[in-house]
Amino acid sequence: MAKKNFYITTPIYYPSDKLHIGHAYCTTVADAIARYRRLVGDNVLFVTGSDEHGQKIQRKAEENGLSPLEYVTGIVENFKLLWEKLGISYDDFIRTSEDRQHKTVQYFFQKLYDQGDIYKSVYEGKYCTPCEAFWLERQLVDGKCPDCGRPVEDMQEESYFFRMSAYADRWFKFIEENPDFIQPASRRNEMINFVKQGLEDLCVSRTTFDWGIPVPFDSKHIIYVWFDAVINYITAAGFMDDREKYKTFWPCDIHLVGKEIVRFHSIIWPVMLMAMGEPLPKKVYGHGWLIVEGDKMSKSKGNVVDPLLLIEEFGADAIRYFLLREVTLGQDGNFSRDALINRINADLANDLGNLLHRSVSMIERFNQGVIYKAEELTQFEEQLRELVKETVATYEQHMDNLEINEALKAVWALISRSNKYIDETGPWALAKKPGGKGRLDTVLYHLAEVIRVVAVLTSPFMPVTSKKIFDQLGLPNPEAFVLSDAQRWAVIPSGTPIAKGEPIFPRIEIKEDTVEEPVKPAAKKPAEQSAVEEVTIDEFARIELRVARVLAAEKVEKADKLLKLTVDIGGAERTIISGIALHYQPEELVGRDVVMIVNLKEAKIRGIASRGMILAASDGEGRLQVVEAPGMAAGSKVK
RNA sequence: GGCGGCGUAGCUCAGUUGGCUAGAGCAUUCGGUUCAUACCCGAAGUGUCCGGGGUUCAAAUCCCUGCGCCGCCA
Repeated sequence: MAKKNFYITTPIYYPSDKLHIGHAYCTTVADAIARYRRLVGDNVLFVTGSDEHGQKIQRKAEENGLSPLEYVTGIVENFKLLWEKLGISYDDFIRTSEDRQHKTVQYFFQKLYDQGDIYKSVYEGKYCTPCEAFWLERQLVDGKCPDCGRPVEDMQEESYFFRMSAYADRWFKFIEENPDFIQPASRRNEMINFVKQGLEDLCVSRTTFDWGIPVPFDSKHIIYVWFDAVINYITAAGFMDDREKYKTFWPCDIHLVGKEIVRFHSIIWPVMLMAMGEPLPKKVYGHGWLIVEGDKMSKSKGNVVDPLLLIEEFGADAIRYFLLREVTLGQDGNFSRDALINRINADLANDLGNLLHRSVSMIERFNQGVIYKAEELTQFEEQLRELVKETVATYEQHMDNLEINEALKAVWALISRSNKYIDETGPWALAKKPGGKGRLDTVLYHLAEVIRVVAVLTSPFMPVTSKKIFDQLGLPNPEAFVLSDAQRWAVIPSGTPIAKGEPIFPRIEIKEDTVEEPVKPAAKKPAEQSAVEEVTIDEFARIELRVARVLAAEKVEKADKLLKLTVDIGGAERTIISGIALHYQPEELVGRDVVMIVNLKEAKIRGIASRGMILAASDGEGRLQVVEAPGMAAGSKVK
């Protein structure tokens, strides 16, 4: 049978900042799907990348004294590092700054211009000079810039426009003929609703910055973000430079995207392709967001979770498992440290890890470390084998429907059944029983086989773990895991020596309250801020926060981290000790208006009475910044 | 404001076209087991299915309404 070709993409991420757990989630899902398709035997192209152009990047690069490309390259290296640590098996990493992308975008632009789908006109809007940003009337807040709140002025800019309006009917027709194009269905309905209000032409060029792809025939115009970004998907498929590859992989099977960009992928991008006469992707899947401790993740809330730290602490496979098992694709999912540890302990350590460990232990102890094939069957073996068959079938069905967490559920039901099987058959009793050898071998063989099947099935989700399992079972690691191995039974040759190892997932012991560090109140890593108890507004009100002006600051002798501050809290002076000396020189604090807890119980630090504590934000990676309220009168209440 | 969705056990959620005694996992309690990572197996639960009306022999499920939360509206 000819191999099926399968092309899946993640969004290309914007390298203005570090990637957070949400990006890791999306890419992990894509990776799991890509690995599953390879497991099934498909010929897979899995592409991720970076969306490097735009004004924001240009400005950040300038701030750092770098060229945009230099600036962005450093960040992209970090992207790749994260993907490596997370075990992402991408086939291609496309950067929009690459030549192949420039060529493709300009080709698109030129062709659409030549056929009249792109035209030059005037973009009218409100312009915020400090932000260098255009806004539409309806985006303004009280008539002012929604970003900075400053006044805006009328502005006109010559721009190129893409004639989207001409394609609404064709888009509807396409959606009707391809009801599964946008998933989940709720997103589809939103998009239909959106287009029903009519499609406007889209502004696709800007003249306010130059870090980007120029309009081929009008170089003072830069092709604007979405237009130049989405084209990456077709560039990476070889549209310009490898027609053979293009024919193989385009149209794309799945664009996996966050729900916030479904519109660009399910309306603008298909319409662009229609205009170009190219085939449309088969599916746009909008996944949900990760909610952190009940809150949307955002920089301003300071609850951004760094996936690299998590990987270091728990291992990539555990993180991958959590994301894939806990979250239903298409819905928002909850991320919390407690839930993560709970999953690791319950599912990975207790169920799977312990199943493997107790099985190889018994093979070692009762059978001198050798797996023997035997067939003294009872109803228990029959039931177990029956469930194996069912599990592989349900697994396939769920994976084909992108119900990854359901597929995992099915595998874990099998793991559970296997633990029960041990109880039912009692190998330790068989080992003592005269004449029990045949039964014992049978049971241990069935255990080894089930675990082998489990390792194959979980390989798209936990590739490193699958290999570890094979190692411990004494099986050679295959070049690539294949699903047909899970569909076959009795693969392990009789006489296979196992190689028992350490438990593959150690239990995570939850530490009781970490020791208080009065000097470094804000030094907890964001990832450790889980399990925070809720407080009422009244409880919060007991903490009196005030603006304090720093009058004097000096280092505390024989202490690297401590500063002694004298502050004015509105008519009264206080002396406090603060553990911020590594981050601030004493003199740069003087005159600042900081936020302070004034009713903190007095503490003696290095012999000095400290009455109060100033607030500081820290990210667990060594950065720290005191919380300020510049210009507020000393003593102002903060709440 | 317009359109759409959601509200089920302490927690996270499943409940297909109305037909159960309303379920699963985790957490909790109790019992068993000793191969195993205080693990595994078994048992026990607990529910105004958001509130109030209505349709029906029958409503978590359909209709109306109130409350709360969420999404989309370039």
